[in-house]
Amino acid sequence: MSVTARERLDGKPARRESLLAAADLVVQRDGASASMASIAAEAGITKPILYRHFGDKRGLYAALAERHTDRLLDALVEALTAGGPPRQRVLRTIDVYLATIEEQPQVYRFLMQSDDAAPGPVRGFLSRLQELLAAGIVHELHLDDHDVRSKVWAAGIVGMVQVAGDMWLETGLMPRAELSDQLTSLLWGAYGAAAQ
Amino acid sequence: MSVTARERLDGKPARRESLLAAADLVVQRDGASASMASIAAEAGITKPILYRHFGDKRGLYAALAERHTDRLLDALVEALTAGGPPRQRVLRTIDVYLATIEEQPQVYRFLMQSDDAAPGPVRGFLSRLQELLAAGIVHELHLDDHDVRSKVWAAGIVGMVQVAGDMWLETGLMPRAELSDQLTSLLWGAYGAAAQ
DNA sequence: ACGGCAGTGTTACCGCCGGTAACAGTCTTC
DNA sequence: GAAGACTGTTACCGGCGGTAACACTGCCGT
Repeated sequence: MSVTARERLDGKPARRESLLAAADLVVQRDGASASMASIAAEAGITKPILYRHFGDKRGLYAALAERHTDRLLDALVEALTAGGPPRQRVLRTIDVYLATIEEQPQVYRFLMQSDDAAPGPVRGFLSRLQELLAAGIVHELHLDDHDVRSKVWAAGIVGMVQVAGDMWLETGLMPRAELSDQLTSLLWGAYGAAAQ
Repeated sequence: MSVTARERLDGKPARRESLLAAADLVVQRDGASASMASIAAEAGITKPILYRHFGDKRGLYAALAERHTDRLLDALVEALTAGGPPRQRVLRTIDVYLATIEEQPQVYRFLMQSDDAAPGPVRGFLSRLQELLAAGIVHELHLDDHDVRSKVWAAGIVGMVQVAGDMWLETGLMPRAELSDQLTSLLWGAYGAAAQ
């Protein structure tokens, strides 16, 4: 059992990384509908090798998504847990998110699209973000672990920022800083206050 | 020019309706990955007829989505514009949305998935909902037509309810009425208040 | 009565995709 | 030097979206 199924499936890490790099390139060029053959060609190999490394297309896309997801989640956690009053921390975190999707919109769209492409251990970006945020809220507000509010709030906040970010990417209505501010205000009840 | 391209593309309305009904059936059975051939088989015809009526797969899916979207948007507008204080109207609207996705989760998933499948005149469900809500906000709060807040708020609110609804559908954490209430509270600043 | 002709339907095909079987070279190991 | 693991290839499969080309049917003007 020294050679696990996982090791056999993954192959040497360096190789795997180079394949993922090629896949990344093609996905950013052709969008999320990039074909396995084109990815293999970009990597200078042929399809069966790709399949030996990642099992199937979902496996490859999941591995690809995991890299970016990890990076983005790390950045968000850092922004959220750094110092300052709550509202400032939330504002900063939203801004980090928006800055990321602004810099790499293709990557971001790919993450969203392949969100439900991984039914197994590696779940989608949104789900992971929700869980992380829910745990953070429980910790920060000293809620009970089973308080449903943490999950509702996490989902609501994630959705709010995500869809607003989508709209912003497409329309470019305003500077990023302003959107961050608006969203933070909205979360702090700006709509309710305006509507009474 | 008496026979427009649109009329030729659509064919007789009754026929079109029966095809859409068959497509609806198959999509609800096989999910959004239903093939054109299986839809044609369900309708008792063959593929080329389907293509003559809807152009391509995106056209068919867009037509299918439009029906459900229209119905749901009507229900939401009605809930939002009926009487009562603002917070009660928002609560009621969120509840109508959640009730709909609870009753027909497959339809709802289909709408979300095929949201960006229609680049032309018929846009996605989320976009239409955002626009509708933005217009409603402008009207209700007497904002300027170009006040960006209406769009940010609309996108944020739509995203908040959508993603939270997603999470709720998958986990079934709580009764619908409670989720509606929690989301309304969140929109009225519950998180900000709890975090100070 | 009959030749066009529009509409409705079919069969049979194309190219592309995800995925795989089967085979070929190479490098280590006993 | 043979056995076997590893790395790579070619050539295929079934299914998909989409289309060309052909058949049938009923109507219409002459």
